[in-house]
Amino acid sequence: MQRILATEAVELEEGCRCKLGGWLQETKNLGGIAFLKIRDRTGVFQVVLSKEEMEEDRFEKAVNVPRESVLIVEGEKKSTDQTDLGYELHPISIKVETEAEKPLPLGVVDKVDAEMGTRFDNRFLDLRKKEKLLIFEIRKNLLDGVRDFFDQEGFIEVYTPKIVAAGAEGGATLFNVEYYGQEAYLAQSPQLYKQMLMAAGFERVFEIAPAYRAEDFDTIRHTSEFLSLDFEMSFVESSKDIIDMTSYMVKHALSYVKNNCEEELEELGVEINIPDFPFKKIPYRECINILKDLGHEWEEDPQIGTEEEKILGEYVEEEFDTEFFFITEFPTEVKEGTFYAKRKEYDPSLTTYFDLEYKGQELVSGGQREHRYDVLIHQMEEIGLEKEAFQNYLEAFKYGMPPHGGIGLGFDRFLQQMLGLSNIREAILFPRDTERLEP
RNA sequence: GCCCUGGUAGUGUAGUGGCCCAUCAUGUGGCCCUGUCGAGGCUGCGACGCGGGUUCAAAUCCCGUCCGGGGCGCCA
Repeated sequence: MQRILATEAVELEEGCRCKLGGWLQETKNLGGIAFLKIRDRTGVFQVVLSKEEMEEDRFEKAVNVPRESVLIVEGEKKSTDQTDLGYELHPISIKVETEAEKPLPLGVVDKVDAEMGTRFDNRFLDLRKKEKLLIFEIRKNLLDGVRDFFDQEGFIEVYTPKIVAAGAEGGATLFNVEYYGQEAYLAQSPQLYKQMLMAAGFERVFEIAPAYRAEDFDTIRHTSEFLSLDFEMSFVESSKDIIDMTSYMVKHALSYVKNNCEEELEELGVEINIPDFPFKKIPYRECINILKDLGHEWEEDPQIGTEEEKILGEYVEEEFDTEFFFITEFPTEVKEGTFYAKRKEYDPSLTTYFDLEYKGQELVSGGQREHRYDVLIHQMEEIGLEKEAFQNYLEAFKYGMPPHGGIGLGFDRFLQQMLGLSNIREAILFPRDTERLEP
């Protein structure tokens, strides 16, 4: 007989014989009668053990199986209004597939919470909790929503190397890799490759792949390995084209999740607000002025840091009733390391670069790239970058490069903000940070 | 890298120099209980991160170290 899921058994007729399997969540032993609560991916079903219906030694054996053991139960389905799923199983056979050791390093349905360290040390057990599964079901849908959007817009999905010879952005630290005796790094961004694909004439590409940053981050919004969502598009007239595309993408992805995950969102108690198009845009220098008007003070030069982001996020939410806004026209000096950023024609002290803020936190960074070879070289020289390290990349600008631009979005952070998760690690199965390399 | 905070049974905690061979809950073992779903009742088990130091006396104070959590820088 084929094993079916807890929710599938709901559809079966009364008295029907069926086979279900799962993890023994808990046993309620009342003496003459006992109940096994068994959990699978879809829900928790109940098996009734009664001394009236079975021999004492079988009863004792079943009742003494440790929590979280895997059981396969064959039995008759009987309707009852005393369980959530509306039925229970009267067993004909109970097979203990694997017995769980005692004690559990982490209780799956314990009445006491565990700390994050304990939970992530025993992540496979932690993930047995229903709400954890929900997060990753929603994550899957968010990915689907993004891909659905890019499909409609004629983007092709690409995958660029994660073992690379040079870094993309100044500042971010690289992980070293020994590559057949050569010095190599884990990619911190697909940036340079996306641009080369613009030179290749692909015109619209997107990539969803891990990125690695060896920074000494220890915050609730950083991990050393994260999923980066990037797109790049050619023949843009200005950064507005990229801002619009980003806005549509975010809006589409959120709507997709909202429409496809109603139950999951409700179980998690999350409501997704779909932003109106166009998103609010505030130039960087205006942000500074707004902060000043709000009475914010800086010890040194005015800049937008974590605290400022939060204040601006609250301000925009109150004034314009939206969780999203772009900070546009990043000053050239702020984007100093981003040598490939295109500057405003009318004011070279400003770039075409922008950030998208979601609930007071940076989600996206992007802009129009400088596509003219000589200007790009000039901008590299300004910050003292060695051209030699980027020779391969620079070649792509010599033989016909269209005007182009794109963005990078922190996918895990997107999910974190969307669901209001307290820590980005909750949005990742096995997060990597400055201390954690296992599991 | 800097700052703050913490490390006590499997898990989560109480305990600020002697009332502590350490509290409570959860878990776990045993017994009782025929409709539980935070079941209930009785009873047992189980811990001071590591290394130094101060003191008559250290879970408690000091130093070092390792490991968590949070903030900042930075960033997605």
